[in-house]
Amino acid sequence: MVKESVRGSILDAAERVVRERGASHVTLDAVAEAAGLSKGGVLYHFQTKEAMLVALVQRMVDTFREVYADAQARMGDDRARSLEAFVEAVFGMDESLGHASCALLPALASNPELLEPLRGFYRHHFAQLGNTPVGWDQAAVVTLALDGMWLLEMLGISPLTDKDERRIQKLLTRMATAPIH
Amino acid sequence: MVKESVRGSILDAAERVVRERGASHVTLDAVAEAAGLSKGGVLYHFQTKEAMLVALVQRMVDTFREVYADAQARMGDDRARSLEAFVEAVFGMDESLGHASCALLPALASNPELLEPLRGFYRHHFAQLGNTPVGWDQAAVVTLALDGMWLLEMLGISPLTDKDERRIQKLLTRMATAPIH
DNA sequence: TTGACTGTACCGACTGGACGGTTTACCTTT
DNA sequence: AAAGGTAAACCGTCCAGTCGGTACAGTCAA
Repeated sequence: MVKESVRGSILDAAERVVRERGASHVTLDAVAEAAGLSKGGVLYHFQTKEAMLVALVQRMVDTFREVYADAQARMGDDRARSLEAFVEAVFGMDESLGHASCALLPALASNPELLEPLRGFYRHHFAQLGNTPVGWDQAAVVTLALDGMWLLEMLGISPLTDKDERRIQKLLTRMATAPIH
Repeated sequence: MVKESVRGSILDAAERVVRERGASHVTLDAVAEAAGLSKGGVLYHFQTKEAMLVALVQRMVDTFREVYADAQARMGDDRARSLEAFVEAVFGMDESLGHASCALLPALASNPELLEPLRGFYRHHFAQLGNTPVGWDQAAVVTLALDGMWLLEMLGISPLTDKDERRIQKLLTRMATAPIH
């Protein structure tokens, strides 16, 4: 049936384990059980545990890239509005990002090098911040605020309510659109 | 002689291990070796490994609280300038915070509940954001941007140079002082 | 002052369990 | 029957925590 989504469903299971039991419980056995497989089954699809974690991080980055690209398309692919699109993308992912991003935790715990795809993304993103109509500094602050929100949520230490987030989104969108002066 | 700084030096050693070898290498043996003790010696001062990690997180939070309090004092303990003090405190810790904050990583890896002291800090901080002269939204954005910067650095995925950070500090200080409009 | 006793600090061998990875055997489909 | 996929037993390693022991400083009664 859904044939080659076995890998995907294993990754889903891994995310579930992180969320429900913490990064340190992401063992092959636990993931296998959550995926309705045996450890052997999981290792058939990913040669090593590390390969699984790599795929998890990569999928997260890819997913966000897609959402971001969609948002940019909705803005008419106007380069000047790409920061605006970035804001919309982050808030758009919200839950799914919050869920997906826990992918980082086991990777971080076992080997920080696995975050390389993410590092690449940020390098690229920050390098383009000068092309916005709001100046590099302001664009950087907008980006960092989004990251802060996202990371606090990921670490489970965010005290923000949904209403708080909506207020913040409004201000960030404004800051992504025009210089504040 | 140096009395009760043995515990402190063990925590220092733990931080060194995180920075130099990664969160997953923070084992009792590794910490003991870095501290010039045996595992038994470490466990004499901290009954369990978890207790050690708790102390590590607690010390980080306490240290930041102090730096923050100092900055506030320099602003004449003016409540209206506490956000400004917050900005200064974060940039002031910079390296030492960057170092200290890696305390979070092993805690996060082994048991997210250990981040409770940090959660408490944020709850309190965000609850006071209304008292600034710049409005809750703007104060929240400033705080989140600082968090973003700090967390990206902690995770080792920050692409920011020192010069970048100084530019950002300037803007954040401005945003912490007066409404942007 | 000396010997018995106590508390503090630390060491290092050991244990028991968890976990990553291997191997092998067992199904299904085709 | 061959290939794709899954299960389960097993192995070796790593690691937190235990435990018996050592060294040494202080206390105090005889």
